[in-house]
Amino acid sequence: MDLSMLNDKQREGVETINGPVLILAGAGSGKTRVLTHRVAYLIEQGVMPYNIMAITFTNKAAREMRERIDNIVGFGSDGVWVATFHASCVRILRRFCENLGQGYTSNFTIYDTDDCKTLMKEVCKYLQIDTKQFKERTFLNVISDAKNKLITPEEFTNRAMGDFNMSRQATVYREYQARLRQNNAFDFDDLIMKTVELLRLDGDVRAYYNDKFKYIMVDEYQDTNAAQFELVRLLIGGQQNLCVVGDDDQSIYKFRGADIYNILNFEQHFPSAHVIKLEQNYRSTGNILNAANAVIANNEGRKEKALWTEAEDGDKIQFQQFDSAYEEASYIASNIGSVVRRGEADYRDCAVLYRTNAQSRLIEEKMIYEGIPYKIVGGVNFYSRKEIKDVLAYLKTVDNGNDDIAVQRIINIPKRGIGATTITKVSDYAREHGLNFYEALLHANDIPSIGKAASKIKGFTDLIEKLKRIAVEESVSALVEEILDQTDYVAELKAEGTDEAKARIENIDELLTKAVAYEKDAGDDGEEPSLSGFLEDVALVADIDSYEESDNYVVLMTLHGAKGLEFPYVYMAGMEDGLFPGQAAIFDGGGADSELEEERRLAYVGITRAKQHLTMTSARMRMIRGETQFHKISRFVKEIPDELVKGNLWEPKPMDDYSSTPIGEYSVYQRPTGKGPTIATSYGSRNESVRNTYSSNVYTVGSSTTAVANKNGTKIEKTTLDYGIGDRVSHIKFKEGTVKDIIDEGRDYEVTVDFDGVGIKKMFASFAKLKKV
DNA sequence: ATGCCTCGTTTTTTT
DNA sequence: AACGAGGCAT
Repeated sequence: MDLSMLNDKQREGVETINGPVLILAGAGSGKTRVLTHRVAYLIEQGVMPYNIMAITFTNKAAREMRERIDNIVGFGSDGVWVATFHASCVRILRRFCENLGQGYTSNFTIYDTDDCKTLMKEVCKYLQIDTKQFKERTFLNVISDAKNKLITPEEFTNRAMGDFNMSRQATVYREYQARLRQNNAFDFDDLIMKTVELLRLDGDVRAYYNDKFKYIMVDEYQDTNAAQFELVRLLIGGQQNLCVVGDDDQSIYKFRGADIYNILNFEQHFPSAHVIKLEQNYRSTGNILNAANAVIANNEGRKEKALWTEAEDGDKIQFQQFDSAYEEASYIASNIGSVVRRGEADYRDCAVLYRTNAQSRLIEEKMIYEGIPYKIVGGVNFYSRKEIKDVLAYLKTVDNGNDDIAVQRIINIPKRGIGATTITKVSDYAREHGLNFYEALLHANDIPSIGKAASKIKGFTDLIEKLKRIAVEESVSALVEEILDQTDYVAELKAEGTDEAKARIENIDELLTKAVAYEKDAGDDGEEPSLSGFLEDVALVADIDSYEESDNYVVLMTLHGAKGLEFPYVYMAGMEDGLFPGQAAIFDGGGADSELEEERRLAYVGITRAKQHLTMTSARMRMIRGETQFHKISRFVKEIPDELVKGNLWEPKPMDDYSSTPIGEYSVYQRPTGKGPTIATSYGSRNESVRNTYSSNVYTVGSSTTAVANKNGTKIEKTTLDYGIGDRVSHIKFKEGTVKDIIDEGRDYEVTVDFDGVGIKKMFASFAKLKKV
């Protein structure tokens, strides 16, 4: 096999196939390349493809890895087990979960976060826990944490001895787990924990997989948690042909239980481990790489390494601070527009990265305004939308009648006149008679005092029974269509006629498309498509999985979402102390393994996504959760050496000098109470007058005004526009034109302008900055 | 049982 | 700002 395109270290990673190997792969150092070549090399060395396992973090990564292996090997890579942790566990559990001896059957359901919350609500109600005092979310976090550390309800109970609070949590954990089992359901964390339990419990199953997986590779190892570590340890068995690849500087999932010590202490776990460092970066220009190195150097808890590149310095990092998040978004959109217009790049070459999903809104608005094709990755997961969950709940009910959560979700969708009272009666009956909820529904006639609700329930169960018959004979997509038909779901939405209803119909169509695609894919893989299979696919998708780099659009996503990707042009928006790093991280302080260090790693991930051009932006003022906040430039920007940056970082920053009160070391500025001063100043090159009247919450730039509701919710008077219909105005981008119409939108004016040689444009006065000429 | 309205809350990030 | 939960009226 030709390994000449690899550097020495990469080749070492490929050729060191026996025993434990830790590859510390810096950003852009070609780790995927090493992994894929390693698989190909193993096959070439005579290892059977089905003896090889590669575990990735996302489905997208798995898909890519398989494709790339295919490209190198040509054929035969089908047998290689490439999957995410969760998908691997599902596969194992589908086959062997009955061996757990806990009543699970192979058609189990996977609960997403919403389902878990619903279940937890029931648990709290049953245990008479006041959810105002003790939040469901808190319990779920505690349980998730325990599961990630492989702490069972029993052990949790033991550890809680004497501690009142922990004892309560233990009770909740026990009840929650019991109900999951009754519902034949696993939550995300269970998938890992129960697989570990299975492998520990059943020596035959363990031996089977030990024999099967002679070589295991784990990608993104820095993001594994204790349970995942144990899973890998059990799977590899005594042979220890384990190769893990990761970068401690890119560990950004601590909040999800990732244990950075898995990678930091790998050599303790496997004393014979062979450690290989990949430090040559092939992705970014010198300036970008040096910026990344400078930022991450501020972290204490890390393995020292020095990324280097043979690439040219390239452009400096562009930094720009704006008065408001609106201007920031405008700049990014118009900058991308001009880069593409100049022919320097395609839309697909650009990515806008931000800390929080909420930031995508404004940027999206400006993308639309500039006519730039874009796609938002992340945010509300497709499969957690109401309409999708409704349809899926029908499917789950048909597939696994034990799933009480699913049954209860749809029992009154569409409205069948079955309310809370009836549901409670049925639940009680089910509990008393040791039935699950659906079985109790089938006995509705025997339930006392249920009255005329019984006939309504019969209507529902008849429908489900009918659907079950259809499920046996027909395909998944046909079943979905039947459900939609029988429930008038789409018909009702059509009748609504709102934009929202239209979007919901589109989502349902999308679900149908996915069902058809599933049937086709399963067929291609030589598997029998099944309802359980479809539901499993659906439960384990991440939003990033839908991202397709071949389509020509700008991507908008969180910094977390961007891990593992690269773009010629990267825009990091919202570089502000208080947003990135977030307030919690700032208050947490610093030091090894602090939240601040995790945020810094996130910054490192963001910077190292950029191949040629990196632009960072920040806003002095931004609305967060309905509140106006004033932020300083992010410390992460300031950690980049001056000589690597160009922009307005060191120009006067009048907004920072306002008579505002810093809270301790914290950088969000609190507005002074009472009458604040009105400050007029000019800055930068634009020489616009900026007035900021704190007392009235009105922020003014030039002639236009964005009125912000004050604390009492009353609207604030807008400044009047200095132009009217028929006036000639000028616009920064479209030059001169004539005002055709002005509509008072309440908060703002929508102005229609016929621009000379451009045509009619509608725009909001506060954004357009029209000047009378 | 259903629908409307007010109140309160908000993990930043997601397999 | 936006959404959900819970209360209250129909």
